[in-house]
Amino acid sequence: MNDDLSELSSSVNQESQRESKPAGANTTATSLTSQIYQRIRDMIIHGELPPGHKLKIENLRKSLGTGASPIREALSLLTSDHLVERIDQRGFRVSHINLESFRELLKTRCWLEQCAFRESIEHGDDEWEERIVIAHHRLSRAPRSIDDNGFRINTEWETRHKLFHMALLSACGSSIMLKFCDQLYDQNIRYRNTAEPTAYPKRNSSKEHDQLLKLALDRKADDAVNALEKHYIRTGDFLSKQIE
Amino acid sequence: MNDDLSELSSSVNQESQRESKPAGANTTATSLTSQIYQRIRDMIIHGELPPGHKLKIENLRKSLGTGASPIREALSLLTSDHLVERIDQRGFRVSHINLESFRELLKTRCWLEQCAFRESIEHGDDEWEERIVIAHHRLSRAPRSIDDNGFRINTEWETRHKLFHMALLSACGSSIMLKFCDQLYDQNIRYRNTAEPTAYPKRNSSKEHDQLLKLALDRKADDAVNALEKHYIRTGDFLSKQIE
DNA sequence: TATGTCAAAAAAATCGATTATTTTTTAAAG
DNA sequence: CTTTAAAAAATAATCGATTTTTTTGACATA
Repeated sequence: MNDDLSELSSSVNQESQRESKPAGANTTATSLTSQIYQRIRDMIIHGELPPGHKLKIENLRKSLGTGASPIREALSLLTSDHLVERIDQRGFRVSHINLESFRELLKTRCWLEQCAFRESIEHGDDEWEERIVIAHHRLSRAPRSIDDNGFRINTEWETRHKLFHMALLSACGSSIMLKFCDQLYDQNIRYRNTAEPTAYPKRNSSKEHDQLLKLALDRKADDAVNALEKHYIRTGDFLSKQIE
Repeated sequence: MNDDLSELSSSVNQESQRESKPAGANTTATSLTSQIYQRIRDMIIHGELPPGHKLKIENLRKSLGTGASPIREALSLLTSDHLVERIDQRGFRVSHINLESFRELLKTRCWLEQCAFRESIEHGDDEWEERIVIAHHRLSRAPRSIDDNGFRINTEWETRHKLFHMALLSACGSSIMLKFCDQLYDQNIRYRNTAEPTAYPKRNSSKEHDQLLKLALDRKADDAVNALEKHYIRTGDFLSKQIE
């Protein structure tokens, strides 16, 4: 019963002390709240805190070694990302997931990203082209799994994959839109990590990435947008099966 | 210097006591945090708290008669709606506005609402048709101004106007999308209320609403979506001039 | 005038304890 | 047995005070 973050050894406090040591470097002074926010966020996205998990203030307080206020604040902040649900008078829990809302998420992502991608292709300048080229290159250099036998996702690949996709959209001309896409991307990752983190499609997604880059550079908006949709539908179908 | 919510007479605490009196009715038990959230939210949207205004915990504490925790929590929650900005170690303030981000907002709204409207028109069922008919009717019955001479916006009209627009989108099949549109709508209202709350276009927007309804019912997706865009661009141009 | 330093004041962040609400348990009644 | 009621335990929400960090302003230096 006394689980929660019990798996974590180090308290946030210790970390903050460690961070404030190297006086010279401009260590971005972060509040306790922000550290906790980041920490819980990662754990939810990586599936360490499963959907529906009750986030009890008292447990968190103990495992993180802090007072209640920064925890409540961090959880309130996490609400924005739809990673945490808050119900008046009965606290916080990790957002639930289900097949239907996954489908909805996928659909919405397609709509928004198609729109943003098209805008980017139509308005993107030289800088944008260079951004997507370099993002693609970096992605291509990271192995997808850190384990050659079984599948164990490489965090670095995850990061670069997201950066590549966001780069494709980055010239859409609306930071609001980008923020939405970013949010939806992270929610999607959570589904992926929650479902079945070991089994993974052998499908060669890098081919698809190559194609996306090419179509974007050639300014073939319609084709590019279609390719993007297919890219998502395919991974989506795979995940749908996993979820239920 | 000691401004903030000083204009408000009643403390939130008193209100909560009043609410908990009528034992029988299922008075939705709201936490202090939620009440404060709602209150500050309204004040920001209605332009009573101007963009950029510093939200000092101590001042809010005094004017609302509560402790610091629920206030910080409410402000953290408001962050989700992009109505409040939070900077580590230096507190909260009402989000800034400027012409550029207004344009961005308008553009993004058009994208999302056009998409959602089209989906609604293509997939909406009988229930949806009835929803938009009734929402339109209600809107048509509310006067836009409560003052016949000068212009003073009628809150009821505001509410119904939003309900009508959201109803048009309500069959799009994605609650995420609806949430985004809702958020963007409120942000837009804030611009409207901030800019120049008295002067207002004599343009007869009710004609445009009639047309939107008709096109939606006739399932003329392309025309409807175009009409919606024009509807927004027009009000947008007007506001742009006001803002700067 | 511009720039830098330091101490005082203000404000933000956090803590530990208290209060209110919900959930669980226990026990009595049907 | 199941349902209901009251008591106990657990948890959420809130408060008031303390600690940290940032901001301000007076004074000194170039």
